[in-house]
Amino acid sequence: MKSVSPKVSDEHKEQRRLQILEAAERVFARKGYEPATMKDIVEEAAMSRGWIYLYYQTKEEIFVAMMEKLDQENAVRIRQLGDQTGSVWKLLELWMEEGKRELASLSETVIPAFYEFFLTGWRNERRQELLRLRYRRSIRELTALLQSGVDKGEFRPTLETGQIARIAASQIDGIHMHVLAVGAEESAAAVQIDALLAYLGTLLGVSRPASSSSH
Amino acid sequence: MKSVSPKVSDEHKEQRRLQILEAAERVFARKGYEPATMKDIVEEAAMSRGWIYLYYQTKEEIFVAMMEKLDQENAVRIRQLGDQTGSVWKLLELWMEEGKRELASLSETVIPAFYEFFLTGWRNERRQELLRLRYRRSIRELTALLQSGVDKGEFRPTLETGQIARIAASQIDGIHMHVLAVGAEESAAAVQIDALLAYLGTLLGVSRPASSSSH
DNA sequence: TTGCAAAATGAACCGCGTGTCATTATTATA
DNA sequence: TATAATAATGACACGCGGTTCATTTTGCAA
Repeated sequence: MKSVSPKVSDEHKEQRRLQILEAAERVFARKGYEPATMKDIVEEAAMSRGWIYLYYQTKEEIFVAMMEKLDQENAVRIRQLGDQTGSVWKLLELWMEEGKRELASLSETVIPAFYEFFLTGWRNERRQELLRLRYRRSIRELTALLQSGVDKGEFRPTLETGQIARIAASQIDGIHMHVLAVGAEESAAAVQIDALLAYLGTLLGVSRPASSSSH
Repeated sequence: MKSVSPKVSDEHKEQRRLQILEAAERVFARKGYEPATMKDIVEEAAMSRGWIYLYYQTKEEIFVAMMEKLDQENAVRIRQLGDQTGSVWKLLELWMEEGKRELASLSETVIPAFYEFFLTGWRNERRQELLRLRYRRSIRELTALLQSGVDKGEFRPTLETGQIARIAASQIDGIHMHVLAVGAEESAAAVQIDALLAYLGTLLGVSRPASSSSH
């Protein structure tokens, strides 16, 4: 007794999930994590109240799924950026430039919701585990990138590459926080990123003078 | 027709407020901002449900009052620290050392609640104003401190002191965030603070070699 | 001791978000 | 066209935190 009627069940199911995650991204970007409700997401996705529970049980589940999706997309983008240049230092310059460009619209992305999600949830067992995983992955990837520069002879670091990665990561998160707090202008975020790049140049001991980032 | 009965109204009123704020500090340190409820605070303060509204209307009001109280206490402590030494650089060293010592217990203080309060509330008009005021004040004070070192001839900065203050502030907030995320060990927070001190030494162009912070 | 106003209480109400479930709509097959 | 399984709906009940307010308790003065 196979189904007597259903025409869609396989690809459509995935389609639905995508629909939910895309709606969720818009909602979380607009309202942040805590203030967003299942109702908001349901309405944004043009679904009905109960239907969404067939796919995701809680807001948290949706958020985590959305994060994974965005992480994958991000990984692709980073790899493309890496393909544009053979020099690790040049890649860092490009990355920082991109970071500066994104500052202005930071508050309209899901990034604030990310910070909110973890900062309000670090007492929660599940989230702490997730947070630790994400931290380790990002530090591992950044360390690997820096180390590849060392191996290629581009850098002569004065500090372990893992430490340098940690410093860069915390500085960037701090700058982001201050941008959210008072805006990119008042926090002088662009200047801070330029300073960070110069600082990284020192810590890494870049062999050749950094190409000026004028463009 | 003066009161026919009240024996306490003036100092006791202030006493009550203190009682509430101290209870609130314990609650916010234990649970963070959002998860804490008026009920928690009322119970911690050994008051009854409705009574607290005679003093504070909302949780937010209590939190802000508590912040102001802690800020005042903090200002006193910083001034004391400044009195211990005539050198601005030495003061920075002491401050960083103190910061390192506080890392271990960071998650048991109200500091996480501070971050939470602002990170979840930066879309709110009132909080944004408060946040901007606090940001400006802290940057102003730190800039003034650094500038006093310049004026005394201790420093020959390569960057505006205001910029250096902003960099230090965002780096410290970033380190704090990562400590809350994965702990002081995994984020190598102590090493990061040492590196920040050295970085500040470079940016400020300290005239004499920094005294090693061994003690 | 009595009266009265202020202090203090906590039951009850309100608004809101969540999650369920009885009901309705859709669609492919017989 | 009939029918049955599945897709989809949205009204409703529940829990929770915030807030109010009628009531009780307290303590001083008359």
